[in-house]
Amino acid sequence: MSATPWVLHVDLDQFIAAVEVLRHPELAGKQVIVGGRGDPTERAVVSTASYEARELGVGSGMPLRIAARKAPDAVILPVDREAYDAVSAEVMAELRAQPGAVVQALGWDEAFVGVTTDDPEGYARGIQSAVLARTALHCSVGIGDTLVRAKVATGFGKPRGVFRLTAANWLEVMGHRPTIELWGVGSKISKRLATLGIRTVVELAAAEDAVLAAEFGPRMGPWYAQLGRGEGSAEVDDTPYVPRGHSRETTFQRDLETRDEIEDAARTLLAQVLADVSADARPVIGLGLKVRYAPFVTKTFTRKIAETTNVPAIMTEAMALVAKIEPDRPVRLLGIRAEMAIPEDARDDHTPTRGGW
DNA sequence: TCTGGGGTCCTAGGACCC
DNA sequence: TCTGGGGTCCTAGGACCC
Repeated sequence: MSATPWVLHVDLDQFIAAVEVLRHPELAGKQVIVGGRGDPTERAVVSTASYEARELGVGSGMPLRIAARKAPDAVILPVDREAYDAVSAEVMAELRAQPGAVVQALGWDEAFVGVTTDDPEGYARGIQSAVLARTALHCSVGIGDTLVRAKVATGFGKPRGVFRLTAANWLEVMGHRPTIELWGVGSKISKRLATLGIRTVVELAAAEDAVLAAEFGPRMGPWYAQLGRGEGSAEVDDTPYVPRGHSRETTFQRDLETRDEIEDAARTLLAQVLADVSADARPVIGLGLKVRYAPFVTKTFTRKIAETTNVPAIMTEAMALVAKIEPDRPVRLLGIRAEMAIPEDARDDHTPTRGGW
């Protein structure tokens, strides 16, 4: 038996809720909801609900006030990013300490691990016990011969399990399932695929590139066919993450009505964004503004600017975007984004990605 | 009492140039 | 008169992920 390269995908089980239970052991087994500032009368959504709360129909993304109505006895906690950051760093450090591991973090609670071994299941079990010993958290591990297969495999391992998905069993396991179960296919794309008569993974796998390209464009079309086959990159990339930009957005508890209020809010957001940008020590090359007028109309404006680190200059450009906001229309959400110059050697090419890899 | 906040990349269409 | 063809850049918006 010779050693083979494998992609492992490690996913912490119920990460946010699990961290909160570690800090508050008395919450174990109770209905726990984490979201916003922990105040169900505010405009906010659920980040995570414990299994006990999920049984009452509470799920992530749900408005907090509706969640509180469904689970009136639940403990509602505020989101504590710093706490999750700290635990996440411990998890990632433990993964990097595994023998031969190449680690690519995908967020707080997920990572790809590349490793060459003749026993990927044994290696995966080793990861699980090492993470548990260091952080008292459980995780599931997907094993694959591509990134996509490893990522999808994890779902079959949850909770606390290991599952292997390769070219040998991909269609057997995934072929009959709806396309929305693929990583990178959401509700909109799955519906558009259905109008082409493509409803299952095996149908997508057999679809012609030309048909998909006509519907989704020259890059996304063929990429979806690849997804259907579970194919694509098998390379775990551990080069340091270089952010393309920083943004801040806020939903106001009371809609903003006046020009002054809106401009003040924009200046505050921009100052926060520029603090993040300056921490990266890179110039700004573009700005974006997102505005949601009550209740559901969202507009975006973007503006390319001459590369600069000059704060007053950036402020002037940002205010030119703010001027596009329609007057006399209540503003419920405001977001500001700064695009940063990317170092030449950090510029990657192609492989459409969806938030992370 | 309707909808967080932080990201990534792709596409279409218009402006502009030769 | 009537309106080519190719290319790049920019903006607005869409879709998805954690």
